[in-house]
Amino acid sequence: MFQRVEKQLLSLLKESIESSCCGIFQQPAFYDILNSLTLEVPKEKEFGDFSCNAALQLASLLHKNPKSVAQDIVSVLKKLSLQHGGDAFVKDAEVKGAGFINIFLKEKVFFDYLNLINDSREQALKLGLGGGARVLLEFVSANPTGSLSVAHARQAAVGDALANVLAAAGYDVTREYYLNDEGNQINILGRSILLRFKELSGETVEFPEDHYQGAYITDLARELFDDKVLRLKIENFSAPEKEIFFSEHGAHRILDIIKKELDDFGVSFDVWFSQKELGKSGKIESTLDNLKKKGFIYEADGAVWFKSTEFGDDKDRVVRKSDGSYTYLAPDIAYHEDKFRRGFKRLINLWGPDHHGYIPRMKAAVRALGRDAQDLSVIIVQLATLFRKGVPVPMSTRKGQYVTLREVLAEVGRDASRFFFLMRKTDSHLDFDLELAKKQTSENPVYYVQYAHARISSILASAQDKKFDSKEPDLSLLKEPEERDLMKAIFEFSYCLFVCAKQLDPYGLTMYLQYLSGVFHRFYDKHKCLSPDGRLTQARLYLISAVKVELACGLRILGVSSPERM
RNA sequence: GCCCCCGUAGCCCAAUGGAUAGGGCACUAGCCUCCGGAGCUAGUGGUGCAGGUUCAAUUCCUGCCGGGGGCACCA
Repeated sequence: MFQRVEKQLLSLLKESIESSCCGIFQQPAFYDILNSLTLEVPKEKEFGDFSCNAALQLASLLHKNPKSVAQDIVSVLKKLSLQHGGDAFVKDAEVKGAGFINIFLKEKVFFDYLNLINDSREQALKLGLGGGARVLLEFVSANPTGSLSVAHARQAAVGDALANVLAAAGYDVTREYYLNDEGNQINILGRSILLRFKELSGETVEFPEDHYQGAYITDLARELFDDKVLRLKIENFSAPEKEIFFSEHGAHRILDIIKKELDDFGVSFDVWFSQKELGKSGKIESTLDNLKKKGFIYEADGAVWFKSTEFGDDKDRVVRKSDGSYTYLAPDIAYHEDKFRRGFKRLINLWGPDHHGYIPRMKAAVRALGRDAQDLSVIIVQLATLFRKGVPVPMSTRKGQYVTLREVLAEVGRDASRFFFLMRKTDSHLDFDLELAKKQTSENPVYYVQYAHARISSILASAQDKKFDSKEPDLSLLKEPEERDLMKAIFEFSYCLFVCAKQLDPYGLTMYLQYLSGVFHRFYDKHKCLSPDGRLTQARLYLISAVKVELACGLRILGVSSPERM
């Protein structure tokens, strides 16, 4: 709906510009401006529902001042929209400021939108942006060597919300977790558990510093130790068999823990992609062979290198170490080739900030595979710093002590934590105030938004008690400024969703929902929904139920509940 | 040393290159015979520094200053 209105307005504007700017059709710059024509939604409502800065750009080409250019365009635009009659959206257009063209929409546009939402609910809010294109969103992908940290928590919150945003924008999204279930870290995990197991058996062991120190390692060892049948079986294993057993068992058990943590957080995945399986499939070798044939692989200093400098990386990267084992890069290239082979045209990866240096070589790999660098988008999810009463919570990873997703969840709950992790741009640092997140007051944004939803639910419920007539509402009764503000805020939902999908960042929704809630609360304060005037009541209930649909939809996308009562 | 993020009011943050730089907290003064006061209204107060691009810079480019994070034949 929003898109349709915007599109029609743009073509109307183009037509107006073309017929009012004769004399410069030959200039390529003219077409550059015409083709990059955009509408913006002004911050100030006195500047209209949409505004356009074309006159400012065209002025120097025309050698005229921007205001008169804008005036010419506006007069044509008014004439054209008169010809279109009832089909036109434009109520009025005027020139303001340096030469902005401000367009005011007919109320009918808003009424149509209200009808649409009340008829088809969340369906009305979907966009056709993606056209059903298949997108693979890979996120979290933490090694199964311990509980998820706060950093993973933010990645999970962002990834899940982004997947929802893209789905609502019309993409076919697959959520995937890349599981590093073999390699050095897993071996260390296995040895860590084995050593604790030996300790329980009464052996004195030296526990290396680079091994996993957390108490959960001892817990896992104790689980095995306490199972007498299993203990006996383990004790009969050879040394290599023990190593393999403890690694596999540890990774398995910790993956269960991670899955449970994600489930409690409300985040689910469609695919758990195993690195071990990838290794077994022979795809790493075939991918490297493939790149070798293309001339992007060479040997030097006993190692095998990927010529990533060919694609703009700082230096070439090792894919196979001199000891014969692969670096992380080798399976990763194969993994991304596999993603493409599975039919995904667009790959999106959410990585932690420690991986940002890794982007150029991964992009290089994508290009070496014969794809476009744009086919892979990497989003760096910056760290969240937890604060308690204004003091940062220490997040040392030494001795395996770090703040976990589970702890945050236990302290502030799912709704507040999901919302808070999304309140800043994904690639910006985030200060997460635990005390604020726990507060059940208007200071806490998530309560502010949920309260609006609960309040509307309450009004609608008491309206049902009073049995208002259910005739088609007469929306033309909605004439108060607060009502128009609210209709416009409702109208902007799709615009917000569009921007989030385009920027691959769901954080804008947290902003928008606070804005929509604010406009609603102001309307509520000024006007009674349930008035003696039954027709007016009907129209206002219609209005706020549209707000309710959008709040619920927006919160659902963010992974936050929308309670009927609080 | 190199790379990423950030410098906006006492504090936390907004602002697809646009108009008078918005909101929240705190502070001050108001609003409950009334649909949920977990709400609303009003007031005080601001772009780190120096250049550049532009009709227009908080936004883009260069340099500097300050804060946070990261650099591997680890994953």
